[in-house]
This record gives sequence, structure tokens and C-alpha cells, in this order.
Amino acid sequence: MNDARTALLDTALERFVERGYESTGIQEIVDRAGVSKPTLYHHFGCKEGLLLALLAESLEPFQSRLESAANHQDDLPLALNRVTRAFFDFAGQSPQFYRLVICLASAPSGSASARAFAPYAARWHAVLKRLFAAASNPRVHSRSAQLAVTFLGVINTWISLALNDAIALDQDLAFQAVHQYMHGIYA
Amino acid sequence: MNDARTALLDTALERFVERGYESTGIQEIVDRAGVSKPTLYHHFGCKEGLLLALLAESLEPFQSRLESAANHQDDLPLALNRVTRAFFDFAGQSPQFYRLVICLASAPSGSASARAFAPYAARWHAVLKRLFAAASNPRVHSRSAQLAVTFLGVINTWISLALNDAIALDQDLAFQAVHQYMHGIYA
DNA sequence: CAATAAATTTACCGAACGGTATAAAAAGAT
DNA sequence: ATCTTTTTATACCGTTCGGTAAATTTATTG
Repeated sequence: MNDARTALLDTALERFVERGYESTGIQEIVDRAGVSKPTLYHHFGCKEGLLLALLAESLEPFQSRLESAANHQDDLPLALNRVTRAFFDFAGQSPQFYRLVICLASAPSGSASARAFAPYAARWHAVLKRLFAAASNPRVHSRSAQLAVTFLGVINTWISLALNDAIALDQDLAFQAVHQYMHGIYA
Repeated sequence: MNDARTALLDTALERFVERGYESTGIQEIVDRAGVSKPTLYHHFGCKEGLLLALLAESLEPFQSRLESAANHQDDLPLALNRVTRAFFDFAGQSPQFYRLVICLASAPSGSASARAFAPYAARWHAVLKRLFAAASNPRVHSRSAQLAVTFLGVINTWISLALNDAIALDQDLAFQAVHQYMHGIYA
């Protein structure tokens, strides 16, 4: 039975989003999940293992979709649209989890939170960078690293806004966001 | 002598940026600062008091500059330029401190980090919102709250990029950022 | 110089931390 | 039905946590 495992992952997500990974005690998680401490250590090895498993469970599937959205190199705006919709859909389907992602992405560099998320951040950045680097325009090509960072920043800003103010992360918003961003590049 | 006080604030900033407020122990701070534990409690009352003092010391002066930059309601792009330059100058002069700001701004809502920074975040948002709300264009006026959030998001994205990749937060970048953002509004 | 107030130290507190040795219960396989 | 493996629980480990009482040093003031 992986009943306990699922309960632990659910509870961990809830507590990590509310109070943060570092401030949440193992005891609090197991109590709320209705299991005992050694059960957690049996399934996840250590506290960090719980966080890593929580991230892998949701981020691995998303990574596949993200890379397939970015792979077909037809033209840049279309690819950026697919990427943006992938992010918006993901955040819309798992809002609580994406709240955690936003916390981890800005966590202090030496913290366990940042270390756990770092590999995924690097992969996201690589996907976007490759996309911009493949553009014909030399202004875009030569700035691919910067553009990757600022594009992800814009996306996360919109998602943050949606998570707090309940605006819709629909295709229209994705189109507008990409359109505005593309214009900014050439300005 | 406020020698100990200054040493504690400096050390706290360094450790909070590196490992985060929640993961940094009082013991570690006083050891590195070369003082003893009750000295810290004499000056700051409690651990959270240390964080609050650290924030107040740098953010109160900045708040004055930010509000004066936003006050003269000549026209929106000019005001946004002054605001952007205020942020860029601040981040350029205190890069380590602004790293802390970025961490706190995205910290879990129920954490001590987020609670400490929340009042400043609210004031920043209010300043920007008032600026957009004063615009004549109804599309800008009616979306002032959203625009305030997204504008701060763009600014922080640029600053994050500068802190990691050592690009220059100069007046040109401020002008470009505002210009691109303004175009996006009317698109 | 004496008296007072502020700053700092030594030594300690109870509680919560992450983690584990041992063993009982549950599930699957033969 | 029994044996084996996986899963869960009781009770506990040493360490570190934030915080403090009491006393000592340092600086200020009359």
C-alpha cells in the first residue's frame, strides 16, 4: 500500500507551501498525515528525500511536456506560445504545487530548498535558451541566455498574479504575454 | 558602542542571504559576529527583531526615495523611469541586501520571512498602483493593481539577472525596461 | 571619585529538531 | 499454513533550537 506515501506527499506539499520546507518539522508532517515517523523515513530516507520525491513526482512529467513544446523549431513565437501554455496549464492544474515552485525558485542559494529545485531550474533555463539560440535574428541569438531568464521571469510574474488575484491563465493571456514579450525584444 | 549591533546586522545579512532566515541559527550569527548570545537579545529582543531591524535599516530610507520618485505626477513614463532608476540604484548599491529582498518577497506566506517583508511589499505595491491609477488612459487606470504587480515583477526580473550575470543596472536599461513595458500595456 | 546606567558575558533552560534501533503487524509467495 | 518481505509503530538517541537569569564589565554622569 502506498497510501501512507501519498498522504505524506500531500501533507508535505501543503505544509511546505504554507510555512516553507525549512520551518516545517518532520513531526508535524507525520502527525497531519496520520502516520508515524519511521514510516516517513522508510519511504523517503530523509527529510530532503521527501522534498525531492515531491518535486520529481510533478516536475518530471511537466519536463516532458515542456521539452516537446519547445522541440519543434518552426518559428519562435509559436514555440514560445506552446511553452507559455505548458506553464500556464501546469500552474492552473496544480496551483498549490506551483506556489511551492515559486518559493523554491527564489530561495537562498545555500538552502536545501534551492538545492532541491536547482536541477529543474537549470533544465527550464536550458530549454528556453536553446529556443532563443535557434532564432535567425542575431540580436535574439546572441542574447539567448538573458532572454531565457527574462522570459521565465515574465511567465512566473503572470502565474503569481493568477495565483493571488484569480485571473485566468488562458490561451488569450498566453498569447498576449508572448506578443508583448516579442515586441520588447526588437524595440 | 554600537559596534556589536553593526557586526550583528552585517553577519545576519550575510547568513540570511546564504542560507535563509529560517535555517540560520542564532548561535551561528553570534559566533561569526564575535559576540555572545545575550548581546544579540539585548539589541534586538528576539530573532525576528534582528530581521526586522535589518530590513528597516535599509528599506526605510529607500521607501522615502521611492515615494518621492513616484510623487510628482507629471506623466506616467517619466515617473516609471524614476521609480525604476530608484530600484536599480538601490539594488546596485546594496546587491547582497537586494538578494535578501528577492528571497523574502517570494517566501511562503506563513513564514516569518514573508511576514517581516509583507509591510514593505504592500507599500511598494501601493506606490505603483497609485501611479497607474492616476493615468488618464482608462485601460491603465482600471488595471492599476495588476499593472503594479507585473511592473514590479519585471523590475525584479531585471535585477535578478543583474545580480547573477553582472549586467549593468544603468539608466539605459531602466529606460528600455520602461519603454518595453509601456508598449506592452497598449498592445 | 562614587554612583548609576548600559553593554556584555558565563552558564544554563525546556522544547523541538532530524533520525534510528527494535520489533510487531500486514501482505505476498510457495 | 508457513515463510519471507514489506510496511508500520513504540520508544528513544544526541544535537541544536530560541531564549534567559544572574553576574560582570564598560561607559556615563553627578
